[in-house]
Amino acid sequence: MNFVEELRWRGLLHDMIPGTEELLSKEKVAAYIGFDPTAESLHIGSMVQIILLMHLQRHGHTPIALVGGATGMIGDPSFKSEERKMLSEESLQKNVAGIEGQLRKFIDFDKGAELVNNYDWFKDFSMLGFLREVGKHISVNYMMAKDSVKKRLETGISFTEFSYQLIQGYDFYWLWKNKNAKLQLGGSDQWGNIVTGTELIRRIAGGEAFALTVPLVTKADGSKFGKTEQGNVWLDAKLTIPYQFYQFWLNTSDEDAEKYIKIFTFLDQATIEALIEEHRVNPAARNLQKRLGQEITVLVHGEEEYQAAIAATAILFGSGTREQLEAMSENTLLQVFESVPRFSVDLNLLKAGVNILDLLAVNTQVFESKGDARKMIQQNALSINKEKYADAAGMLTESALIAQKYMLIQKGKKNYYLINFS
RNA sequence: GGGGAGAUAGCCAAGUGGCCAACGGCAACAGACUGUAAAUCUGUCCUCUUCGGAGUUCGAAGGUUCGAAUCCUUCUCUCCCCA
Repeated sequence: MNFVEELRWRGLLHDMIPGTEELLSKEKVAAYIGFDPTAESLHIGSMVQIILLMHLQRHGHTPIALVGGATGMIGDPSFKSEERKMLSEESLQKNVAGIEGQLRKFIDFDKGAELVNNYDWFKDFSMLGFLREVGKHISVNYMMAKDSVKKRLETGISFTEFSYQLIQGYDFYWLWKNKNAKLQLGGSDQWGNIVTGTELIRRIAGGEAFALTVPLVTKADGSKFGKTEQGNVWLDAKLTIPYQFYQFWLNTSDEDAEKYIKIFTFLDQATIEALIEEHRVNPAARNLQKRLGQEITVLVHGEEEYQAAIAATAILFGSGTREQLEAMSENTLLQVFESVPRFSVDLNLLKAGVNILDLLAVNTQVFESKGDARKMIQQNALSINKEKYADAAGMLTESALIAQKYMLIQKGKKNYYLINFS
């Protein structure tokens, strides 16, 4: 099975320039994807792009990962309804460094693969030079006709953002010329920018280049993929702890799980089909979600963190009781809850007896305010140490402690917090 | 340049002097049911609260009034028609 066939059955193929498949089947190709340094870490939306490069490498082609140190200074207007805020150069540098570090975890840059930053070839490119060498080849009419900027032509777009596709187009030209990159990959929203690049390559050098895009990952219920109540799901363990990361995948709907297991894992077709079949017979077991969570958590955070995440899951969502919590050693307890958000509170506060509302809304931020806490408690949404707690006027003392120093707070069914008294 | 319509909470949207912290819908959060799912039902949903209330809202600033989302003045912005 070749690269394109692989993408096709996995549902990772959206569009290609004619000839792309032939090119990939007859030679080993260097192909690139750009990553925007909009944050210090990539999130699971970018995971699709990373996996694409990994597939590419597995099929013997050469991946080039580009971090947009230059393009990040401009801001991609594609399908955005508003002008973007410019990032400071300082945070941009931090973001570039963060993203480069993450990419190294997934792609083996020793085997001919490259990690580049377009700032390197733009930093000494003069404005006049750019206008004469690049701008002259592409007409404004051509640039305005793109779907990706159409909306913005009505509501307003700065010259800076409008020039974005030209900058990205030049990246492609530069990599084509200097790194022999004949193909650019990207999300379907990048089609317009990529094609500006192939056009530029043809007009400047009479060369031929290709494009391949992957579909946007969607959810069956129409809401945005990759978001939870807590916000984005990041690849950085400090921003989204592995337990929450695993939980995100475990919570995917049946319909989405069938789609995601093909996109986000490297399991072969027979294995995946068997898993889907099994899941359809017994959806309640959620083996599909569990396997999906396992594969991608191991890929992103490693086996150890995955084990910790399922251990925590088993305790938190299994038939855990206060007795079981009490029976755990402090070490086990800490390991299990390593990945649960935690707060530290002075033990003396508890010794003196503390009001439940104060503890959860003032001394810690489990709830936003005392009013919020009271309402939640009245709605029966609070558990302490796996036991429902319904008294909004209640006082807590040392008797509520586990292992003499911990208290496990549960807001609703899924939100856990550990308070550490010392 | 002339004429008209409009701006209400995260979004859509009702409200034209007191009964308005503002109908309804969506989204969100919680409860029940379940599989940590979907669908359904129930509750919450400006902020704080000792749950009695208190404070700040209806594009902005002034004004009228005992009382203004609602009336008047000026300003800002959006849309439509004509030129």
